[in-house]
Amino acid sequence: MKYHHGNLKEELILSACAICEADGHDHMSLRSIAKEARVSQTAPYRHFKTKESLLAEVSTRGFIELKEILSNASTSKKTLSAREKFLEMGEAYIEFGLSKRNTYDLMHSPVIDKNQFPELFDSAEAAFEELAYILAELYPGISEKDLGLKCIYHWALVHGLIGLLRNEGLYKSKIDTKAGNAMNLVRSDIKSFITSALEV
Amino acid sequence: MKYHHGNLKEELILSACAICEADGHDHMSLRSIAKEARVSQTAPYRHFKTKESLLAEVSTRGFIELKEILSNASTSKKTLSAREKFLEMGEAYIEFGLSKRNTYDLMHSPVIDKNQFPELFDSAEAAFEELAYILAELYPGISEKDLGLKCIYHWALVHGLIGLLRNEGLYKSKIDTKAGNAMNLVRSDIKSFITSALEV
DNA sequence: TAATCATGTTAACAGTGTCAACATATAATA
DNA sequence: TATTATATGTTGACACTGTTAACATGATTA
Repeated sequence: MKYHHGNLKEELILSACAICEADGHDHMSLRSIAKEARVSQTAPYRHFKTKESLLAEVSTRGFIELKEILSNASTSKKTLSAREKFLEMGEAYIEFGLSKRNTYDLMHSPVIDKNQFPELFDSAEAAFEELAYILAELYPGISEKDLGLKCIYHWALVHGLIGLLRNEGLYKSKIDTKAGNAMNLVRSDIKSFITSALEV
Repeated sequence: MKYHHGNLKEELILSACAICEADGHDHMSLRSIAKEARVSQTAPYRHFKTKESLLAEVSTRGFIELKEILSNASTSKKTLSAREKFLEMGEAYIEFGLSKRNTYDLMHSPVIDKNQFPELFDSAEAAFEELAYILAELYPGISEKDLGLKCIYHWALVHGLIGLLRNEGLYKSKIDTKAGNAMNLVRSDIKSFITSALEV
């Protein structure tokens, strides 16, 4: 058993990512991931100044993964029209938010002061720009101002929709029963839901 | 100094509401609010089974307040058209999400299992229904199914917009500079932003 | 070889949610 | 009214948390 681990930082991050996604970031303790790496309780402090900075790293990786997912969704199938690419991207975004639920939470959680972690800031921005690229393609010649407005509009819509779909149980009974289970309708055909936003 | 407090439960709740809004729900400790009420550390356990159940109460009150705000926005001025009432309501919702920031967070936080607290469930649903009422008035004769879809659409939009506006700093630089500070544009005229969603 | 520095450990502090056992005030009952 | 039950408090303790200080070890460099 050697004294130095060799790859501790990366192992801690991966462990943190796994626990955050499995149990939620508020159930992740530094001590537990230290134990998981068979290392003393304070060893993580040689690599992360605070718990928050480790969470920032986890969050950053989440945004990097999200950016890649969005990028792939709009570039993998080259025969698609701009409109179809946009829909693929929206669907991919929502799929990410629903499947990587707890990580998505962390990424939007106020526990991390994003201005304090430039990498996190940049990774989030990079993901946001993927949307801008496809919208610019979809609306050729659009002004910068209108592009910005459209970005916000569509981003808000999918981001908000994830929040609602995740809290499905919360809004299910009255409204949803009355409305013929509208939430399930949306979920089963996300593209047509997003499509309606294009008419704006 | 009497042994029994007399109004401890209510005082704990109010204290919890204040701390949750001031510092965020993850910085609220049972012990600190007990101390604030000049009562022993375990006294809250005579009124709340767990910390989570106290947070559920705080969240419930948030939804009740939100419902009242939405209700007032659409009924206080009787001369308004349905469309104008809808816009008032949207603006009021966003105002709530931005000013009661931390409480709004708690209300949408996954730390509370909403299915476990029926009051919370009901209060959230009641707020949601305010939106349904005004949309039903705005689109007379609309089918239940389409009403449900419209509810989800508009709710998702404002909910998502709050998330983006709150993380303003996060998306500001690149996109927002390029786009002539689109985020500020939206913020300064929320009604016209929401209005565009009515065209759908 | 000697010194420096990154990376690990141990011990300790103050804080947390929660439980069990005990104390007292109020309400219900005989 | 006297007594008992119940609601509501307290004390003490447990296991856990993030974090710091002081120390140990191994690798890198002068």
